Amino acid sequence: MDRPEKDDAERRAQERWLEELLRAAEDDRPKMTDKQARIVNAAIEIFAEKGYSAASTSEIATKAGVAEGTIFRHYKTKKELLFSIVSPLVAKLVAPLVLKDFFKVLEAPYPNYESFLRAVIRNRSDFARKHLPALRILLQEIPFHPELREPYKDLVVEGVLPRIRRTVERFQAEGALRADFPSDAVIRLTVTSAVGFLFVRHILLPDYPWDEDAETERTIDFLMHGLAGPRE
Amino acid sequence: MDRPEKDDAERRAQERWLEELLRAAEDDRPKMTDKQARIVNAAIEIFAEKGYSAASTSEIATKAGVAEGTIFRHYKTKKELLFSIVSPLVAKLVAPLVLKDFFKVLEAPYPNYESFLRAVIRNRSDFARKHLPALRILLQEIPFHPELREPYKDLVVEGVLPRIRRTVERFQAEGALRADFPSDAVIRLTVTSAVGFLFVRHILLPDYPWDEDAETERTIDFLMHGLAGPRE
Amino acid sequence: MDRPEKDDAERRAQERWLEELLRAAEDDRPKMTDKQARIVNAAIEIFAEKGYSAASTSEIATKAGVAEGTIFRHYKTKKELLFSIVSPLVAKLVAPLVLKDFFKVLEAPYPNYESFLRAVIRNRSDFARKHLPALRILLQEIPFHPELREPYKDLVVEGVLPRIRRTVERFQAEGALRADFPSDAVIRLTVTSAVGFLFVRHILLPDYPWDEDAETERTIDFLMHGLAGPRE
Amino acid sequence: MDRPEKDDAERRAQERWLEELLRAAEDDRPKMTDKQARIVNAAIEIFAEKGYSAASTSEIATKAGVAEGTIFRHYKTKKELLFSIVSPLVAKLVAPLVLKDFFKVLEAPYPNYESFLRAVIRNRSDFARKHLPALRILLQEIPFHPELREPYKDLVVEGVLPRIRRTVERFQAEGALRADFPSDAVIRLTVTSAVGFLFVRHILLPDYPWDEDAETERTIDFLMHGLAGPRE
DNA sequence: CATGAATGAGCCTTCATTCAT
DNA sequence: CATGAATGAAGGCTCATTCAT
Repeated sequence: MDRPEKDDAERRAQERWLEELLRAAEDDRPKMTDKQARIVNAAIEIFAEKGYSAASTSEIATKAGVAEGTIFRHYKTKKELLFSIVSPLVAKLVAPLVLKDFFKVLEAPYPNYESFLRAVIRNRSDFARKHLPALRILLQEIPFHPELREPYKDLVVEGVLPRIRRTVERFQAEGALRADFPSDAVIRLTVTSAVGFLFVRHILLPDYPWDEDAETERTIDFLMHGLAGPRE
Repeated sequence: MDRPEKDDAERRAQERWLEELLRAAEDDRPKMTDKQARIVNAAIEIFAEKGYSAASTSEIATKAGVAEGTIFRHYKTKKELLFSIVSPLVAKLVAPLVLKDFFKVLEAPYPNYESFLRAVIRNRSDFARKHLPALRILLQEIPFHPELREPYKDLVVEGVLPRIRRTVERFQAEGALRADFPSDAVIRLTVTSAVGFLFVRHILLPDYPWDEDAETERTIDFLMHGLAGPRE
Repeated sequence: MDRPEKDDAERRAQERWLEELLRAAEDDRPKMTDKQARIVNAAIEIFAEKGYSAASTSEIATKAGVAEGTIFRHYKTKKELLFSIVSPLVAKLVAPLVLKDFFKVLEAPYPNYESFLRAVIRNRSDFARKHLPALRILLQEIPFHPELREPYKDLVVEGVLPRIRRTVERFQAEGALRADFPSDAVIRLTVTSAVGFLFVRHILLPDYPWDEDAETERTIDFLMHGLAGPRE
Repeated sequence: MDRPEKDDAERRAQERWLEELLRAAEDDRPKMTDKQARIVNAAIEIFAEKGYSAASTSEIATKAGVAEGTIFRHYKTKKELLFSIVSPLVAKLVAPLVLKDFFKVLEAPYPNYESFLRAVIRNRSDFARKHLPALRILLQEIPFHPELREPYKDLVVEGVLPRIRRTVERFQAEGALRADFPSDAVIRLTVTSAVGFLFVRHILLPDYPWDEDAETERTIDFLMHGLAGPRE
């Protein structure tokens, strides 16, 4: 892992720029009244704790300190309340993938798959920390609500994936990534390792005494060695 | 990764022995009446499709072609029905970890972390294929039913983990695994990669045209390179 | 309460004869198989404990150590099981009242309302002791099952009551009972005191350390003084 | 039972005062919405008619003209609905017994067990008339719901009974009540006669053409003669 | 806007009863 | 005769949703 100091500086700049970019793609909640905010927070807590189906609007109302009717003044149905929590999250998760500039960093002059990973993992970790309970809900409910996936499916399959595939293949051609794996396998292993880290870090064992930076670096190092090119 | 032919033969023998061992740890369902089997199957289907809470016993009864009361003759509550599907699965998942012989393979003369991984991944993949729908349910419901985790928690944390940790550290000392990672990180990366593969393969994209053996080998190869020692 | 010795002897003979008469009116249970008997006993216990409606045939079957179906082989319905316990009891309770000889004792030459009371109270107390749990059930269920009362209503109102009324009026005319009360009031007070005693003795406070004979005598003494004639 | 006119006047005054006292101990139902009142009335009717266990909430709802859910908005469970009817009644029945002033009347200068009885019987008769259906339910259900008795048991056994016993014994010592009966027997006979009267009057034969005042007087007269002292 | 009483469909569960073995 | 699995109607209760205030 020897890299000249100068490049390092540039890399770091690039990483910062990408993280900025990702952060910018997330706009904050639209304005809500105080009551509405309390409803949403109560809903997040209770959906996360017992699951959407097992949560009752009356319990949410009680925890939010509002009347049951008030919930339905803001959200036509219980499902709409769920979606108001979870859809913007899906949107934000997908958002960076459709940004014009997102993959530009990968087209920069040096081999920087690593920088890219670092930026993405850090940003998603911040993201997870910030939206943890809602992410849990998303994770739980996405299998049961195709409406949450549907709008993004084509976008990802036809828009994002091919672009990633092409980028990976360029790295492989350049010798930065091993060429004996199909690009899909490289993507799978990358995503699995990164998401796996985030899942273990934030969902499975959030209370383990993580040294976050070190663990992030290890994950990247592991990935880079596992995928190091060329190997014929 | 050049290995002499002779060792290879022995490795394969060892792998087959371990797979055998794992398979043996799974005993089959106890005998049920025809009706009971139909109830369980219907329940698996519907729990998997809409989640435990959102599934109704009347729907299960209809799909099973029995009267609703019949369900409750066999299972005192809806929850007991869920557990009858899911607890044996948890048991079977944990079973190999407590087998005396399970880690013995790792104490054999040559560096065989790889063989161990291959045996385990293959076996778990077979397992996933066989119990797919029930595994989906398990995955969905385990966060909401501490009763499912509780009996195994101490066993894993105090019994299994230390043993794995020790084994990994021995590999590190022998130079078979990189020594610059804490053993916990090695374990995390291994498990994440393996489980991540199985999750993508069976749950996330079961319909992708997988070349299972090739992909298993790639996952192992990726892992072994990512974790190759020493690097002290 | 001074009475000549000779009369006393005769009174006692009379009382014994009446008690004999009353006892004879009670024939024992018809023959049952062992299982049937166990069912009936279990039913008595459970009906008494939780009431007919709240008792379940499955609980009865369990307690009786038979299959649920077995109950319905002997009794077409749950209600029939109840009635098999309770109707013969009503019949036995009413039986003495329709005996030709029952009131004959009252037509004997001396004032012997008292002897009559003593015989009846003693006999009913024995009866209560013997059939206590079933009596509890009867008491609880009779308001909800007109079928239990119906067959005896006319008999009592038209057959028994007038006869008692006539007898009481004869005692009043003879000066043995006070004449300033209508006969119905005398009957009410008599029955109330006697039944009240039996109720308190056996149902309300069965565990109080009763001196049964003394208390019986007190009840009779109280009644005789309260109703002593003439006073008009 | 000749008593001077003057004393009579005072006695009547005293009786009226006691009746007033008893009536005061009964506070009225707390305010309810119209719907709630209809639910309670329907419940009283149906519980009385078929017993608590055999009554169904859906039937109650129909008779009350409300949705079934409405019942459970006001009463968490069916049992709570029963208790809302029956517990205040038990409380009111016991209330006079714990009034400081209740037994004071018995300590007045003349022999007035009789006045006391008259006041109590009249008051309880009014009470019975007013709460008849609920009393029927109470009578039916009290054996099956220890929770109804429990709170009052110690109060009565340790607080009320000894006081009554002492009073009765004073009357016996003074020659107003017969001294050849244990005080417990005097109490039992008194209570049995009074309660027996009320039971026959209101529950068993409510449709008999009662001359209530006359019958009350007869009961008292009967009691006073049956218990007249001293008989050493 | 907010409320919360009211709704009634639907849930899990119990139960008396039937019937093939 | 006895069994006990199976039934399905009915029970108590919960819940998302509506609407008059």
